[in-house]
Amino acid sequence: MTASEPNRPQPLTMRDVAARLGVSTMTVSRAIRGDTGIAEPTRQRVLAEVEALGYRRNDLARQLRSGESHRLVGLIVTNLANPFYAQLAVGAEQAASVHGVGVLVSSTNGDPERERELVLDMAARRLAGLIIVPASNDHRHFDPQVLDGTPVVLAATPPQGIDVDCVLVDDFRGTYDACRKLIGDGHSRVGFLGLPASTWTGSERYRGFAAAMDDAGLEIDERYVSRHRGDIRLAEAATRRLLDLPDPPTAIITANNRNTIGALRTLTRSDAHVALAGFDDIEIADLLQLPLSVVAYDAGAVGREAARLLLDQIESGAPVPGAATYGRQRVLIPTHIVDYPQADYTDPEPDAHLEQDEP
Amino acid sequence: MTASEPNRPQPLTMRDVAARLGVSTMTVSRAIRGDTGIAEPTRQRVLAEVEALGYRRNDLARQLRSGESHRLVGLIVTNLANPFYAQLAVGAEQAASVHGVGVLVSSTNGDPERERELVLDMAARRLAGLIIVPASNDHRHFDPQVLDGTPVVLAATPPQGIDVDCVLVDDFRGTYDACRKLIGDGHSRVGFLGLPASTWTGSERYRGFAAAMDDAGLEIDERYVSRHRGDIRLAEAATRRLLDLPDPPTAIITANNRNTIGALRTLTRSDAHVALAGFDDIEIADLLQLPLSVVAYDAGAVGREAARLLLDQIESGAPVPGAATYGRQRVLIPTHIVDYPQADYTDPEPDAHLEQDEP
DNA sequence: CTGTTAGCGCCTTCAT
DNA sequence: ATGAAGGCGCTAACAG
Repeated sequence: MTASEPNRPQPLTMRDVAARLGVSTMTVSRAIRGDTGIAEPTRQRVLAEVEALGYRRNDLARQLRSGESHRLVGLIVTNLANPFYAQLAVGAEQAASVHGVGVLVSSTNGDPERERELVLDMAARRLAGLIIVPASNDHRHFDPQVLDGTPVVLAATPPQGIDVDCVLVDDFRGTYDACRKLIGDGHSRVGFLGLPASTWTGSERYRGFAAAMDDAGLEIDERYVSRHRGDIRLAEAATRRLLDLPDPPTAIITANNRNTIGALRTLTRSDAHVALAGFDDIEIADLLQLPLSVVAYDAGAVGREAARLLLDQIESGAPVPGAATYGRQRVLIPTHIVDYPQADYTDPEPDAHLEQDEP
Repeated sequence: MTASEPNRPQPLTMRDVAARLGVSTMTVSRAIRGDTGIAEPTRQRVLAEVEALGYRRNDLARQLRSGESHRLVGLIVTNLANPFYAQLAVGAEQAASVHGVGVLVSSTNGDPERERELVLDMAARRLAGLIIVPASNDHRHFDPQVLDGTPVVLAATPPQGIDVDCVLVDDFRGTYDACRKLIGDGHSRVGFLGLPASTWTGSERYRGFAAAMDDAGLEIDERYVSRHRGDIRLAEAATRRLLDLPDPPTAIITANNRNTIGALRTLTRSDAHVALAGFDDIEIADLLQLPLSVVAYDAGAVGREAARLLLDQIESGAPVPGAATYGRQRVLIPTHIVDYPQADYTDPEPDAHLEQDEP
């Protein structure tokens, strides 16, 4: 017995409550669970005492005994600070909270090794399931069979080599429509700031771009195409290189919001007149100096649908692939083009802004 | 009796592992925990078998027996889709993950009732601690004494009526400096789009504004001051009303990023020449049509520091107020003004960004 | 070094 | 309608 231990307030147990009422712990348990087979007056007495004492049932013990898993799912994304993932997380959290399920969020910073650790750790914690936006195209470590049967749903990328549900954005259609729009506006020299071809979004979004060019009978100039991980700095530099070509493109399509911002940085600083269309909406796109078209979609819905698929599995007893295979689900979130024409501002003399410091 | 049911992959237990090696569960337990007092060859044998079987320890049972809390902390914010909270969450998550602690994130949408439910639920789940950005100024339901001793750290708002640590942003200094800057630029008719006076940030940010005006010998025109919850639409309308005054302000200060965006929407659509300074940085402020000054600070640091304070308490045995009162900690995150002079990018001059941490 | 005993807090089962 | 016994999976505390 260490005497100098600061009094860590002993969580009350059912025994404490039961003792104070002179009943058994079972009576308390039944009252709290709302179980049948307990007299109403008794239940009231118990609940009153629980309230008075501020007692709360220990979920750990309950779940251990009743064999339930945690009412907790994991969400693994590359970077929660990216608005897309933040919205996805909000959607997942809302859908889960309706079922009393919490969401444990972790960012991998795109590191597959960290992703692997996180997945294993979450499985060891006996989470009820995982929603994963994969950082790489190696999905073997997501296989529920190696995760004690922990159900898994992928988002933004379809499973490769494993058999799980997923929620996808209509990547192909998004860039296809964006490119069609630019072509419709008269552009034929269209650049593309893409993502690594090894990723699903990288290849699909490129495919949409290429298909639209092809359907319009236009050639893709390979000098206009660059691929790199979504990173503002890299996109700035890539855009710079496009502008420095002897015959630069007259329009650019970007494959995600990081690339869009990078392109905007370079374009805003140059006086080139290049049309821009980008995947992912941007909250204040209507306030930019340059007109912008975006491939918009409901990012929250990606999270909501993923949570829904996961909870369906969890509540139906998480049938593991190989046992009862229903065929996996695949939900597609549609995209649509939004134009921010930069038309609201009707100031005839842009220089006027510079005078604002002197009233 | 090796009942390997093909239907439901029942999670393996230590007994299964122990049985296959002909040892006791204690030996397995010691091997897994890295406990001393076990022969190295034995440990290797055990670990090899664990690996071969894909066994994972049940954390629920371990925590129940060892009395440890979850390696899990809760983070309660009003809206994770707000970039400020997203960055805060990333900071908290990074700091926690270093200690092997996960973060359970929940949004309240500013609803105090939901906040209350969430807090009680998280305490019942026996989380190791809570980081809370309060939705209201009623903090009674955060008192660790009514949460079974669950440690609590507040962020962005100091505790009221309870005795817990907190991490604050230098709200007063931020708006003070912003206002000084506008005054230094020659403005004397300064408007203020504030937050409800009942909130800490609402009153402090107003106080900074008022102090700067006062120090400069300027009067505050009450017609120029509005207060409402941070909401883009409300801020748009409030800005409209300011512009419609017979003698509108020549500069406006906004109290958070929602208000800043609302003001920008209205200002961008008007041809009024009103200077704008706003609390919270905005990622693409350099790409806007209008010049903007912001009160910037390291939002990630708010989360990191909050996690640090919380983990300190958790690992030191969470002394609860009333027992051993050390005096609570209060960490202040500094602010600094960043000017986005509206893209005249012929002369990039990045000295304002010196304090920003960027990979 | 390894095994035995006991019990964390709760809930399932069966008795009364 | 209530209570007594037992165990979920794991690990302190003590054997040997």
